[in-house]
Amino acid sequence: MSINKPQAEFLQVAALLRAAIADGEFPPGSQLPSEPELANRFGVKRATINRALSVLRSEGLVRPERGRGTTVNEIPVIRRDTAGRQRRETREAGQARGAFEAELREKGLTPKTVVSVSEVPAPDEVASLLEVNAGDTVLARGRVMYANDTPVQLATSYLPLDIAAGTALAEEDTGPGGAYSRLAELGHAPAEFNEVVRFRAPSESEIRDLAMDPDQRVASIVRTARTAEDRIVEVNVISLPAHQWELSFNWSAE
Amino acid sequence: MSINKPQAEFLQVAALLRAAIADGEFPPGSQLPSEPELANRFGVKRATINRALSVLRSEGLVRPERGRGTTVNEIPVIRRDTAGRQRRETREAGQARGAFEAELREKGLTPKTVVSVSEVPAPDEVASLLEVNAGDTVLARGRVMYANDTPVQLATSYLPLDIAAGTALAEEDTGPGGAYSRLAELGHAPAEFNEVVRFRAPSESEIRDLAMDPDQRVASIVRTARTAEDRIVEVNVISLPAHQWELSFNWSAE
DNA sequence: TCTTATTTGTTCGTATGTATT
DNA sequence: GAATACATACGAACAAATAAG
Repeated sequence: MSINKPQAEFLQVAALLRAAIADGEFPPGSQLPSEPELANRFGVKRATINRALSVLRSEGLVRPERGRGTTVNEIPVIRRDTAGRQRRETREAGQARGAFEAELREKGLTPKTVVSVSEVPAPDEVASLLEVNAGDTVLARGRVMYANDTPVQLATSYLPLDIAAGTALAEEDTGPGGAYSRLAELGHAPAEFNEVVRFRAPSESEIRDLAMDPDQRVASIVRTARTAEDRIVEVNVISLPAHQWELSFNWSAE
Repeated sequence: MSINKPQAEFLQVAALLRAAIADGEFPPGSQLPSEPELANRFGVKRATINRALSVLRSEGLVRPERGRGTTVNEIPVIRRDTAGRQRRETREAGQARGAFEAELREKGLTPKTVVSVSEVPAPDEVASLLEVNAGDTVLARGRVMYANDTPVQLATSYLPLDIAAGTALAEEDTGPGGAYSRLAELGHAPAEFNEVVRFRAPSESEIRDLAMDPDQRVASIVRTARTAEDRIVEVNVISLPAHQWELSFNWSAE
């Protein structure tokens, strides 16, 4: 386990620690030795250990906390099935928000969702997709989703007021089948969906609400639901800590 | 432009530089001032500038090079349309590998693809998907794709030898419509596709072949093509520098 | 070709701050 | 309050790659 020169020491230490965690020397939930101890073990300065740990932290592998020590993370990777979740039978089988909860229970995690509904000025990108003026008021259905009390997903669904105001869509509980079933009843059934996934640094609010580190990354998904008449009736902006999700897509050759 | 306490200095400097680049003070392709100059401008030590630049580098925004200085990157975000690219009309309209080249030309970039075909032992994950024994020989069709001579994508398509050996699939040029048209002619037409996307640190070979930095991230895509008889006849492993791509997916409510 | 200056990458040693125990 | 642990910053030094002469 000696330190060679060709690669930077902090990268070699990061690799050794990553291997030690994978080998089970430091199982999920356990504490790593303190930085001074690790510095002694690898024969480097504490600053180098600190930098190596920041590499593992950015990968979501460990969670260092001031005064407490460094813990090996436990949350496994959660799979998100993209195209399956909007099918009517899927929505109705699992009650509302069934897709997310099923994904978590599949991994042995306990899901929790907190919903908040409000009217807000439309963000620029949302306004142009919904074809309203920038800053016009729209309905925002925000959700924060947790796995074992760890926040793992933020989602905000934006709907135009001329469709949603005064309907069940403005209630916290949209009822059986969820928002898409209500849209259908109102004569705006979504027919086509699109999702665009981008990968970027977390915003201030994402760092706070998802308990993320600035050098971790979020997968940002913008989903649009379009009617047969080609009107976008919903824009859903979703943020996921990228290291704890995998995204699955299915389609047929037609 | 003053430095407050609540956030770390290197994060504040990173934010200021990010804003300066967005404002056009440092346009794409231009050089940033040297680290000592920036240290003077912001009133911090060079080590702090170096760390701030490493933040921007991990986001793919700048490219510091020893001895040369720090350049603002030019490659824009490339969109990848997931479900559209396997449709027969799409494949045949653009010749083989049309999807990738169309994506790049749309952004004003010049595409280039280098293909290599060989027989290799199947990696574990590939072997289990193709239902061959671990280490069994399979056909590997590797591709490295470039935009303006910058590598932007690695892809390796694995095919079982009992299907592909001695056919056009083992040639560098698979002919009109590409590999999926050949599979169809051989009686193994793909009917269903699945892609799983994960975000992770780059491997050593990805750092080398994609000219990536260790603290950047790759989007790793594993695509499987399945026949109507439910046999997986191709596994395609794709690596993208995550910061320069966006993934788009379309589907209908059916 | 060789030398020198410039520029970024990394490490060391030290010090201080902040949160937790 | 004291001890422990991680976060950050400073100042210095050297290495490695490049550019200029």
